Order: sequence, then structure tokens, then C-alpha cells
Amino acid sequence: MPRARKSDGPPGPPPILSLLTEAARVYGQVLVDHMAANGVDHSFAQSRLMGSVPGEGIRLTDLADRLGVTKQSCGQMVDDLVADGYLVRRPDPADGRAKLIFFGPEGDRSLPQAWAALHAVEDELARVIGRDALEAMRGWLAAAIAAGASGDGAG
Amino acid sequence: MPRARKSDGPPGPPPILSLLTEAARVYGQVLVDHMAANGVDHSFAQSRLMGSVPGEGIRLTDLADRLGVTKQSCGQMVDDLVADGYLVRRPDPADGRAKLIFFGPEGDRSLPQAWAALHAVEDELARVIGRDALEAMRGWLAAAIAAGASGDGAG
DNA sequence: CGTTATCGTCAGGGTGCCTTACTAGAAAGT
DNA sequence: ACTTTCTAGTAAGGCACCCTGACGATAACG
Repeated sequence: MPRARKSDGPPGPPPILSLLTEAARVYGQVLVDHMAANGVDHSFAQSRLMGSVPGEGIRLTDLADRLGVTKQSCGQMVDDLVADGYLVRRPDPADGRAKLIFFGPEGDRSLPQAWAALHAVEDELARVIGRDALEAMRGWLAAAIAAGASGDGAG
Repeated sequence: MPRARKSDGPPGPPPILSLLTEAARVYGQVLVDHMAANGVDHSFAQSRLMGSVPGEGIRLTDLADRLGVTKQSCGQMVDDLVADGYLVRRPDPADGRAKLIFFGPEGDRSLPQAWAALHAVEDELARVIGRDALEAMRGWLAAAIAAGASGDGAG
């Protein structure tokens, strides 16, 4: 059973895009597993959201902006996290329209676990490819994202 | 308005996981845009699927295995691509249960465009971070995926 | 033939995002 | 104060991509 080749055209090296996607998926799952092992049952998207909430609170629109999603999507996820006690919504004293999003009791409890899990993922990655490689990748990826997001799509 | 800091805990460097995820999303979109500009209207997942179909045909189960998804998910996507003429299903002469998946007329037409788009993405990435960096990342990511997928989750 | 494993499908569910349309409050012009 | 316009958030519905469970059909093995 032929299992090595990938396609008929250019089978050569694995496309960087596939690797990027797969790596994000695999290590996202590693993060989720780490956190679940410490009693925090968050999806990757939820972890990302929690990691973008500052201690002094944030508005939904700003949070959505940080995450690069619409405020509606963000609002839905915040709803879920509020329902589980990870976040709370309080009216913004400075703006009657706005509500500020803070950590709830569960959020305070889970925060250290989340950061620990994040570090664990980085440590594991560093163990596999080396610390230098990890830091190099960090810089390259940041540059690539900045360039790619600038709209320089087609030639 | 504080806009630079990301969170209350360790704000330090951007987590590699966020960068990985964002890079995959950004350049996945670049690929989709490139292909759309050449008349091929595929999502990233569809492109990945098309890229995993060998010219001599493949069974659904094997295809799902290559993509790392269930045969049900894979079958749904194949259905969509069949409906648009990119793929065709033919009974496997060697196995009455199985059907082999081949490229359809649209698939043959789109294949060169897809490979070109894939190369364009890599070229663009190489232009941003350098060809050496790209090749280094390819190796590291492959190693990271292999290690992470081996189930070495918690410490 | 009967049992078990495999191939593909049907039915249903869930997450993570989206667009469109809307209300409530704020800001600015007159 | 009144109106327009902008902004914060919500409501409702949809789409893509993935999952589990259950099933009929064929194959492989005894």
C-alpha cells in the first residue's frame, strides 16, 4: 500500500503551510490537555480569549479586536465563559453603553494554570527543536504575520 | 488608552502558539486568495484535501487518514468537491465496498493553479523571512509535529 | 454458512467563526 | 433642546469544519 507519496504533482518537501497548520493544531491540543490535567476545561479559542483579558477589565469590542474576530463571535464566547464563572461582566462606570469584562472567581483560579500550561508548551517545543530555534521561529513568525496581514497578497 | 500590553500575567514575548495559529491562518488565507485569483474557489481545507489525492485514485478511508480527520468529515468535503466537478467517485474494481476518488474535469484544470498558489505562498514567505529561515522552519516544524503527535503530552 | 472486520453513508451534534439587523447610550452640529 | 451620527453591545441566523453513533453492504476468515 503506497503510503509515502502525497500527490501526483510536486511531492517533494511537505508544504510549509501544512506544517504550520498541523503544528498549530497539535500544540494547541497539547495546551488544552495540559490545562485539562490541571482542572481547567478550556478549548484553545477560550484559552486565547482568557489570555487577552487584562486584569483591569476590557470592553468587548476591544477584546474582539485583539483576538481578530468580530464582536459577535467574541460575545458568544464571553457568554459561555461567563456562564461557567471564568469571566464576569460589569457596567463601565465611564460609559453607559459599555460593559467591562473581568475575570470571575473561576478565572482567577485558572489563570496560573493557564500560564503554566503555556510555558509547558513552550518548554516542550524547546526540548524538541532547541531553545534557539524556538526564539528564531518566534521572530520569523511575527515578521511573517506582520507582512502577510499587511495585504501583500497577490504579486 | 492602553493598547500595547496583552494581559496581566506574563505579558513578555508573544506566545509561540499564538504566532503559529495566526501564521497558519494568515498564510492559509493568502493561499485561498491566490487560487481565487486564478479561478479556483477552494477553502484551505479543500485545498489540503485536493493536495492529498493521488492521480491513481484513493479510498475515502485512506484519504481521511492522510488528512487526520474522520471518514465522515472527509466524505462530506469530498461530496462538496464532487458536486463542483473537482473530484469524481468510481467504484473500486478490486473491492465492491470501496469507491476510489479521482480528480474530475475541474480538478484537472485546477491542479496546476493549486500547485502554483502553494509555491507562491512559499515564495512570499521566503521573501519575508529568507529562504534559509523557511527551510529551517520546515525541518523544525516537522520535528515538532512528529514529537508532539507521539502523545508526549504532560511532563 | 456464520462471524467479524472494513468501506462508505446517514443522522445528528458542536465549536468557532461570519453577516445582517437591531436597540441603547454617547457625541457633535444646529 | 433636537437631530444626526457614531459607537457598544445584543439578537438571530448561517456556514465551514469537525466529531460520535448507528447502519447496510461487502469482504475475509473460520
